[in-house]
Amino acid sequence: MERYIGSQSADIPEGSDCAQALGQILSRKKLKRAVACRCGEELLDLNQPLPSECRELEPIYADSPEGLEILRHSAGHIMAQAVKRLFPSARLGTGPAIENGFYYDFEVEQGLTPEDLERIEEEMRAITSRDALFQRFEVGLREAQRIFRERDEQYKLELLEEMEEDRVSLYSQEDFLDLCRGPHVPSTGYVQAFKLTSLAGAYWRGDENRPMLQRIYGTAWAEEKQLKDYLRRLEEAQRRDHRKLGPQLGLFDFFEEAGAGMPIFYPKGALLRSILEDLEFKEHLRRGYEPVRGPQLLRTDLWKKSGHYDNYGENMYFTEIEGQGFGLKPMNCLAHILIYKSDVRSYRHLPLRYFELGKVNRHEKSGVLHGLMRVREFTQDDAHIICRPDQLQEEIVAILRFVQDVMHLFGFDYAMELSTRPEKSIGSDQDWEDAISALESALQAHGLDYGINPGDGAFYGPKIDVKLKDALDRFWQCATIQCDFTLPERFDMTYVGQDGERHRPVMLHRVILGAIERFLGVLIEHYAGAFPTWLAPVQARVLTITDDHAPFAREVQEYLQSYGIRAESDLRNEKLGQKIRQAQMEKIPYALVVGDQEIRDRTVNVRALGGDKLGSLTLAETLDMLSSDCHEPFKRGGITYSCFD
RNA sequence: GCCGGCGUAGCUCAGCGGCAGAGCAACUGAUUCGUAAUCAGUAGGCCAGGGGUUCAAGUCCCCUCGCCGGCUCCA
Repeated sequence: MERYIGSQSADIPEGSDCAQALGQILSRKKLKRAVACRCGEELLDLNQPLPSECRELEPIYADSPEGLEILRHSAGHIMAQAVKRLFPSARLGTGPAIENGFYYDFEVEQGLTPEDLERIEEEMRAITSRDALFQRFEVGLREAQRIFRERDEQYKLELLEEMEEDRVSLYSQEDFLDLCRGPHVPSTGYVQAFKLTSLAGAYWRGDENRPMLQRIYGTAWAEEKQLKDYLRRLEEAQRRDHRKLGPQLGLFDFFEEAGAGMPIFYPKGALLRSILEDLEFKEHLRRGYEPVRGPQLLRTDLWKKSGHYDNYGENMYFTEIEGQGFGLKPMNCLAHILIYKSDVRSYRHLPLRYFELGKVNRHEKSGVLHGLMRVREFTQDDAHIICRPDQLQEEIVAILRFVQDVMHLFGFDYAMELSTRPEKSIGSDQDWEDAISALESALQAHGLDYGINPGDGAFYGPKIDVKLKDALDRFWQCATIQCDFTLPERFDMTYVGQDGERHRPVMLHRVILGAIERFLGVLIEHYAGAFPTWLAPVQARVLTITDDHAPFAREVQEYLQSYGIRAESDLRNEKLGQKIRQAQMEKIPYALVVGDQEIRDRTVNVRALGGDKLGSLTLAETLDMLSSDCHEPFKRGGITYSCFD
């Protein structure tokens, strides 16, 4: 029968399996790299008979995204087999492929220890070296239930109970059997480049009310080299870890005495934040925002009125002052609403854009704290835009543009997500619909791609989240734009329209960097601590060769400082090599070396971070170079900040 | 919050029932040196905190705090 493999036709007899079919066209070598094949939408095992209706098929290679997923899924099965061998009473949970690897969840009576991972990995190597076949069976649902009941696999039984198909597929290799949709690689020998990476607890089906199983994570790749590359990438990520670099570079640290999730900023870290905050302040003024300030503590009654008490109360800190309840703000909106309501507003006044670098406190569960990325006290570059419904879209578009300008400044790529109504929420269905469509049409007007995150909105309205991608392709949520029809309602916010009647405004909650703390953490990892010159807490350090050069070094330092450059001097009685090394380790953008020759010529010898030697420059030239370096990122447009203002 | 692991000098780590150690950093002195570590000396510890077992506890057990990897939740 004639069928197509890619663009080539071949006569493939009825009853051939996929491998035989592909073998008609592919070289031996290529066939060996295939792990499965695709027929239409369906992915099939290589040793599965080719369905007679299948006219076109194509091979799936191990190094393709789909091929890797299959390989990793198979690695998960091999791991499960190894665990069952070593711990026969272990029960199976689920074990899918994930980004870069796989995991499998188990219920193991005696518990697993990190040492067990080595034994399991060893057992896996034994399994892969036997190169046993992955075999597919289809059985009736009843039969499947009987099989897993016999094996006392209660979690598999639970999965089966929810299935609606009458037949399900099972896969086995050697004595191991699993409920599985497939496909799998032909045999266990296909899985060679793998490594078990970690051990963790995970709730059965992600539900914190269900039992906690033990999850083993692993990584698997088509080739050893890719595995090595991946492990190197992990090391690189570790090298950039802001929790390590922060204290090392004197930016911030956490103290057990001060409490979990409460960062303390050292002078250089506070300086770095101040630069970001200064940029934000100026940029917001330029875009028509007005600065405002609210208190940290507001009366509990107000939080009840806003709905925060009922919907967000478990994340809030409450206290009592002279018999009156107060809540520490987890968001900045309430004061902004009071400011709006302090006067009669007309349609001519809108939009009003209130901006505040607002410090908020949220009670995060202890287990989720993570360096600066997840803390209990943080500062938002927050704003509330109160506008007429007809202004909504334009305002959202302006915010998206603002986000875009800022992301370009730092060189971040980003992805957008639209989050819809969560279970715990306030407001009418109509309001939610209107809000969602406003956000959606703004995204579309801006020509942006976006994903949908169902049920992930704020309790008062839907939102657009901006997830930025750092230098290691990891995503972080920073900016968010939330559309809110319900708080204006609750607080009876109004404006007088052209018609003299009172109307209801819409409120947008939005942040650009999000939390300054988190953004700083992302920046540290993005730049690996080597900040661009405009952000670097110390931009240049003057290094002397002997004590005789100290007076000139001081002169250079003072000259640069007088023009706003953050310069310092290393006048210690140390060898130049030592001073260079230290300046490099502290990731100072420029080392300015002064010796006899430079004093004679009134120059400095410039060495950039990383080792590039820029030769001798006069003081004026040095200033020029530093200044243009500082301004470089702003040439991309959008943001007009100058660090020398 | 839950599961598992960890906490020894400022940092990186050794010690795993029997006298608390090393390297780097710090300090003092010598050295005055040209692009990633000059040499010598000195000091530094309630072994996270509390309780227990033991003749004896960084070491074994329990509780608390904090950190790490996940889960659940989020900027």
